[in-house]
Amino acid sequence: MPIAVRLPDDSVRELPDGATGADLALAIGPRLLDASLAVRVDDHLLDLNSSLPNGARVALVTSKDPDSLEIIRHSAAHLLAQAVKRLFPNAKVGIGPVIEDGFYYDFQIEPFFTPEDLVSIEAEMRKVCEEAHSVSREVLGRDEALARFQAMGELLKVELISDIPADQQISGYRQGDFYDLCRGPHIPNTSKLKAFKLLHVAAAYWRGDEKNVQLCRVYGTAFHTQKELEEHLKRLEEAKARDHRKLGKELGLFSFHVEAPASPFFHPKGTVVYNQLVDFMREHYRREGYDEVITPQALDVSMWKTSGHYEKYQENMYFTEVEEREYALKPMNCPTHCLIYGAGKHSYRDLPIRYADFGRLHRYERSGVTQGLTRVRTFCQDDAHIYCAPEQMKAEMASFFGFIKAVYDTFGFEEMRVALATRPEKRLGSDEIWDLAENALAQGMRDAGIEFHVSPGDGAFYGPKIEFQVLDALRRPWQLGTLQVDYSMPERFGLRYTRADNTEGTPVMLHRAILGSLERFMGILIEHCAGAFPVWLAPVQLIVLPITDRVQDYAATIRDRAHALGLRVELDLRNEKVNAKIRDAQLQKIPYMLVVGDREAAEGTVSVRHRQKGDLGAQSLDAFLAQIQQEVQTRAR
RNA sequence: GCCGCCUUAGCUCAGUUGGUAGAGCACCGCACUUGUAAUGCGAAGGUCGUUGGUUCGAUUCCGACAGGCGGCUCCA
Repeated sequence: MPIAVRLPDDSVRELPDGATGADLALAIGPRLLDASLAVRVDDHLLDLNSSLPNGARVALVTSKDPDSLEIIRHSAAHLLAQAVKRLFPNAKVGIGPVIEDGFYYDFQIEPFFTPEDLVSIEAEMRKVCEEAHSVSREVLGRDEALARFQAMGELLKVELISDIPADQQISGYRQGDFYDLCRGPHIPNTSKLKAFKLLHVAAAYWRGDEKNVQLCRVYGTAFHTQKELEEHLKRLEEAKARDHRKLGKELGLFSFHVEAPASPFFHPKGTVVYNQLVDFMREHYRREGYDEVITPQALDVSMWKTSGHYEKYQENMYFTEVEEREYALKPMNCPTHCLIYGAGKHSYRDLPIRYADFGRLHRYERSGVTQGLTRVRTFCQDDAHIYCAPEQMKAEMASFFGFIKAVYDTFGFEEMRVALATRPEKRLGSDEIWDLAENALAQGMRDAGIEFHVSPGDGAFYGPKIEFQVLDALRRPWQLGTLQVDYSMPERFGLRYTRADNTEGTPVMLHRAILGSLERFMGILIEHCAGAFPVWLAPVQLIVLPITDRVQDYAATIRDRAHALGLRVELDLRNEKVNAKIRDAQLQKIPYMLVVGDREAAEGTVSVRHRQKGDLGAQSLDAFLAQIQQEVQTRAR
């Protein structure tokens, strides 16, 4: 009985019973067979050698298919494991999944692999490819699978098998001397892998639990062609060149010191950027109806007990004792805002009340987790708390969505990903309250037409969060903003407002930030723009480069006029050639260089050079100043 | 916190059978007066992260600690 399958172009093809994807490919043409990596049957990806069910919709998966990259990466992970087992027979295999941009495989081995080991493992991988092993799948019974991996001594795999749900099929893959537990699908032959590279080795806890043993994780990546692989490696280099820690040093923005680990010291230039960001947010706050407040740094632990931080957040807090009284440095501003709210009596007419705070926060982060500006122990959020009546929440959320979009647009973060982070294990408040809060956020997003995914268990201890993620210039995702609903803290602080009918109500509290932390945002922004800040943020916006001593006075006049307009301007009077001055200004990523010599001094002009556009020719000083001022005022990108 | 790696001049880095160190750039001085990404010459600059140990002798070998990097876990 022949079978019939439907191809993507809607044509129907008859094949003998039991025909596989490979048979189909061959029937269409030998070149297609050669190009095929797997087969898609009714939305499921299967091995090329799987037999096709009658009546199915079938598509051959070649390198053009977006899912094919995942298949070759997964197969590359198996290839890695095979090479490791050959060179290090004692190594036990863990898991080897595909991740963004590549794959990894975990091995239980002592000592861990060295970078030199990686070189020999990669060489062995190439050998396995050349040996052109066919890759075959077999379905295993549960007991059979357990016995087989037990016999192989692969106890981690045994543990995994035990946890596979009873209704799920268990399968194994063989390629030459290597056998692995795997769902698949895989490429049909190891010779199909052409472009891969092992990148680095690191430790990882077995099954992600820090109570478990640490395995040696080998990271690698694979592509269809060597060219794509090389492009990817180039992107990694590019990312390295943009590293904010490197640029921060080169551009004189900030430094770190052993005296205060994981705590940035902002130098004058970094402070300019930092303060510009604060000013920018303040400007928005005035328009959006926020009031700024200033609150203390060290507060009695009794307040942290009221807020719940003492109970749920203690391990991240700094404590100090003075006159037998215990204080904690604030890790968050919210409780202090509750004290301000509670200092007066509020009518429904006063709500919403929006308190913004650029207060310094301290959070004790475990020593291995800090990183540059993106994870520090002291930082400042563009933090605000909105106290409103329950019926005002929807409007507050809607206006916040508009606010956050406007801010991200300014920086060129045009793509936003949104997640709803739901109740964590460590939390305050009843399940009813959490239901209410989670539903409020979800509904608010639906009303605003915002698409989101759910991130279970990632909420704050006092309430669920909406997390706003942006993609930077290299399309790397970063979490920046957040919006959180909190029914607990107003209750714990006994906050009230008087309703129109003269009854007392408890306000809802919204915690929200847009940039996240200024430190972290600055790090991300540096990498986003590769250190070339937009003019409004640039620590030095223009530099005057006199060619000879004869025009020093003219150059100084230009500097003074720019200065009088509030521009951040420098004058390079060093005894250097103009080429050297330009080079240094370029390296400092100063947006505008004004080259002036005898000609410009005589005509009252400036020769403008832009850091990206190059030499723009001579123009009148007035025209140039008007243009740069315009750029600053509009916060042009 | 855990695993691995790293720490030499302001910066970027050299430095092997263990004998107290070198380059480029920057800084300082002198000359040059310069037209869109590095002018030349000279001088100066280091208890080799800290601290124990081994050794006649440690930047080098071993340990502890600190800081950093790559990850894991956690997270703004």
